[in-house]
Amino acid sequence: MLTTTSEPFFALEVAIFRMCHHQLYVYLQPMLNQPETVWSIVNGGIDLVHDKNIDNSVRRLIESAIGVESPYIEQVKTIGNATRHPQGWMVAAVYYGVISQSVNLPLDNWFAVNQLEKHDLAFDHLALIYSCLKRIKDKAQYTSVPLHMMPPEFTLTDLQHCFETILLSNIEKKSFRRRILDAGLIVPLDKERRGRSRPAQLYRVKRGHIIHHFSRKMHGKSKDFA
Amino acid sequence: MLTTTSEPFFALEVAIFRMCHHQLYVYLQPMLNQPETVWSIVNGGIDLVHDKNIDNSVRRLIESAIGVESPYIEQVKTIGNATRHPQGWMVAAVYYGVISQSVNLPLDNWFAVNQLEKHDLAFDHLALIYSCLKRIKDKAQYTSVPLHMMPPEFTLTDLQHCFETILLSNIEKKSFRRRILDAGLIVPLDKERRGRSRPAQLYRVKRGHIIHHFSRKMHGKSKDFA
DNA sequence: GCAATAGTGTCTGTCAGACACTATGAC
DNA sequence: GTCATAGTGTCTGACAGACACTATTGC
Repeated sequence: MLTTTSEPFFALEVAIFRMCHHQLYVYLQPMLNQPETVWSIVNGGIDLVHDKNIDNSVRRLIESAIGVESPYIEQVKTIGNATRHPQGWMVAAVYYGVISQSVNLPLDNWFAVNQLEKHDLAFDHLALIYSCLKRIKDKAQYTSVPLHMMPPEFTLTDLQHCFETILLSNIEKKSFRRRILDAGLIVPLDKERRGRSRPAQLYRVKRGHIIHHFSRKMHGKSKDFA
Repeated sequence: MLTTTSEPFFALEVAIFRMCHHQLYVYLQPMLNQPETVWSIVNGGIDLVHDKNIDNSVRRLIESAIGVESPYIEQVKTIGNATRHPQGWMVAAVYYGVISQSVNLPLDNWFAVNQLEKHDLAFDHLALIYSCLKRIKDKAQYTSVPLHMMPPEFTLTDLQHCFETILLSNIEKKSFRRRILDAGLIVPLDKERRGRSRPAQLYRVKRGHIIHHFSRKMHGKSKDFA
C-alpha cells in the first residue's frame, strides 16, 4: 500500500453578498476560456509573499474583485476531496463576506440568490453558495451579523427587512424591535426619514459593533414563495 | 510587485478528547528529533490516493494514532499564516474529535487539559487545543455533543458531570434533567446502578443520535477553581 | 435511625410570538 | 376624513434557573 504525501491544491472560495431591494445578491465572475459563459464565485490562492494570514488573503480577494472592503467576513468551512475539481485533490477554504447596502455599485455581475439555478455555475460553486447562505441564515437567527449589510443610516423597518430577506421568513415587528433595541446595538440619530406616511426614526450602528450573540433564536414564520 | 502563486503547505491538526474521572484529557504525541520532549496534537497530511475527503483523512489520523474510531469529529477552523510554522506559509485545518468514555485505553499520552501549561507543546498547538476546547464548550451550551463522550450505559448524573466538566460550570440538576429528557435524546434501560445510596436509572443514547440543537443556551454557574 | 445520592414539585424570570392598539405623516 | 407606515401595550407560552422537597438505598 502506497501512501502519497504530496500536497493538495489549495484555494480560497468567497461568496460575496449584498442586499438590494429586499433581495440578496451574490457576486459572480465569468470564467475565462469557456465556450459558454460559466460563472464562479470569487476565488484565488494565497499570496505567500504579501498575505499575512488567510483572512488577509480573503479581504484582498474581495477588494480586488469588487473594489470595496467588506465590513464582515466569516469562514464557513474547509472542504477537500478528489472530485470537486478536475485538477484532482483540492482543498478549499470557503468564506462569505458582506458589503454595506450603501455602497453605490452597479448590479453588473451580481446575481439574485434565488435565481442561481438559471445560470451555469462552475464546479461545486452553487453548493458552496448555498452553504454560505445557510450559515448567514443561521447567524441571522441568533446574532447581529445582518447589521453589517445596512447603510450608515437606516430605520428599524429597513433592518427588519434585511433580517427577513436573509431568514426567508417574516418576523413579528414588536419582537424584533424589542430584541434589537434591548441589545443596544444601534443608536438613534437626530433625524427621521419622511415619506408618504408617518416619519421613521433613523439609526446607525453603534461604534465598535462586530457581532452580538442573542440568548435565544428568532424564528419567524416561513415566507410563502410567489 | 511580485506575486507568488505557489502552494502553501497544508496539514490537518486534530485534538482528540476523552473524559476520565470528571476531567477532560487530550491526546498528545512526542515529537521526534527533539532534544527535549515536545508534545504535539495528532496531525498529518492528506493521503491523496486513499482519502476521499478531509473528514476521511481526519478519521484515519485519529484511528491510526489511538487505535479506536471517534464517534464525533468537528472542524473548528482553518488557519494559515507565515508565522505558525518554521517551514513557512502553512495552512492547517483544525479539528477536534471525541471518544467514548467506555473505551478501555490506558492514560499514556493523555494529558489533563487544565495542566497543559506544564508541558512543552509544539508550535501553536496549545492555542489550537484551546480553540477546540472553546468550541466544544460552546457546543455543550446549546447542543447534545457531549453525549458522544458517554459510555453505552450511564446515569443522568454521569451525563451532567460530563457537561459540567466541559462547561467548567455547575448545572442545576432539575433544569438539566428536564432539558435532556424533554429532548428525547436518551432511552431508559431496564437496569439501575446500585451504589451506597439510592439506585440510579441507567440510560443509553437513542439510536441515530448525532447532534441535537436546543432552542436556548444553558449557562450554569462558573465553577470555583481549587 | 443517619448519610448519601436520586429524583420531583413548583415558583420565578426572561424573552419570543401574537395581535390589537395608537400615532403621525401625506393626500 | 382615508391610507400608509411607524411604533406601543400587553398577554401568552416556552423554557432555564432556583431551591426546597421527597424517595430509596447502605450502613
